[in-house]
Amino acid sequence: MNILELLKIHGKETKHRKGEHVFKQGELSKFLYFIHSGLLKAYYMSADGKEYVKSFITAGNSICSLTSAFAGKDCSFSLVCLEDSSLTRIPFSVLVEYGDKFHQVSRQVNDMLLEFSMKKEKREYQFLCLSAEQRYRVLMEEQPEILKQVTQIDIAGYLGITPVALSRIKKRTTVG
Amino acid sequence: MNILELLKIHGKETKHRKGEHVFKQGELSKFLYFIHSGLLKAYYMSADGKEYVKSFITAGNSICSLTSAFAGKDCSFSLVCLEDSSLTRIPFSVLVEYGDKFHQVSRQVNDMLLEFSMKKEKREYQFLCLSAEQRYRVLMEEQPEILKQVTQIDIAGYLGITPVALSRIKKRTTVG
DNA sequence: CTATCGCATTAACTTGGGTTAAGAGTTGTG
DNA sequence: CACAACTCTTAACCCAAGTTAATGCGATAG
Repeated sequence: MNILELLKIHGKETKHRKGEHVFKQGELSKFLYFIHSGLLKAYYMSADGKEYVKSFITAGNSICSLTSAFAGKDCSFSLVCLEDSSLTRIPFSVLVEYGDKFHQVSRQVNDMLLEFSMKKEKREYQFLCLSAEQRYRVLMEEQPEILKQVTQIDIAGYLGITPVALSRIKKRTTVG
Repeated sequence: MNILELLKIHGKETKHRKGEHVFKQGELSKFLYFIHSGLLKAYYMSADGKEYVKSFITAGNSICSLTSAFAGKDCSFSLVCLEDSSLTRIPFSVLVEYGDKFHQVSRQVNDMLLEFSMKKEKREYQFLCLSAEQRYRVLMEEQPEILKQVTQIDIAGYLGITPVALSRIKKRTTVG
């Protein structure tokens, strides 16, 4: 038994149009989502209505709200489709349950968590050690496709700055 | 078999004086460290000699360099003792090996990774959505002991600002 | 075709943080 | 004790980014 087989048995495929939410901040969502196609945005919304982009999720990747799926609390962020998208979701509890019975499932969950942890650590590093301009350069090098698919509003939200500041950075970096 | 027992068999206890490094950026360190007593600092050093504090590690917690222990690369950060400290280290490979044989070990590793992931996600949130001043307030509320034990230089390094900026924030928040 | 809406750019002004440097405690050590 | 090393604060100045607002440019709807 492995995760691929679990997905066939317990997974449910869903399709979403551009603009649709998969889940919203404040709700519960005890699923792990695998993205087959499309593009999604995970984002926080502050009390005063400002949006902060946690991550973009592309085909081949997965996402879940750990605080909801694992810790049982409300989702701290929302997940919305920036393009028409196709996903398969599986209850987190199924992974836990089968993880107890089958080594390989447990091992695969472990690997996913390790990958996830390293990704988060990398982003932490970028916020801690790099300037907004440096973060933009890294994004340009590592995920140039994202820059083409997404508005500057969302890119700015991902970098932790305003669209105005991003426009200035672009001007600086292309001219300079 | 569980991690506590594994620590008794394969763990090695070490004591370190204030100022000593447990491992340094650029080295390999394929261990997971459990802190019994003391206080440690994980930090990045940039090419131009600037220090950025990744985290403070207190008694009862654990730390490892995922990129070194799991991915086999060099450590991207250093680990140094801010106080005399006592740790137990265990090779990451032992956890992997026994994780394959014993469910409970695998489950415990899973739980540790989940805790770690949620911690990182929280820090990501703070950098993305909060100002330096707000991050300082959160630190004051959630880990007031740290503020007493650590220099402002390190606090500032943890918040992603300079000691001068931290001093200004303190003035603003105590007067205002 | 035109009106509207959302996106990107630019300007003007404000603000928070970086940089440098000086001065006032503290701590530690010979 | 005296000196050195370090920490913290404060001031002065600079720059990056936030804010607000105006403009131009598609795309889409009517």
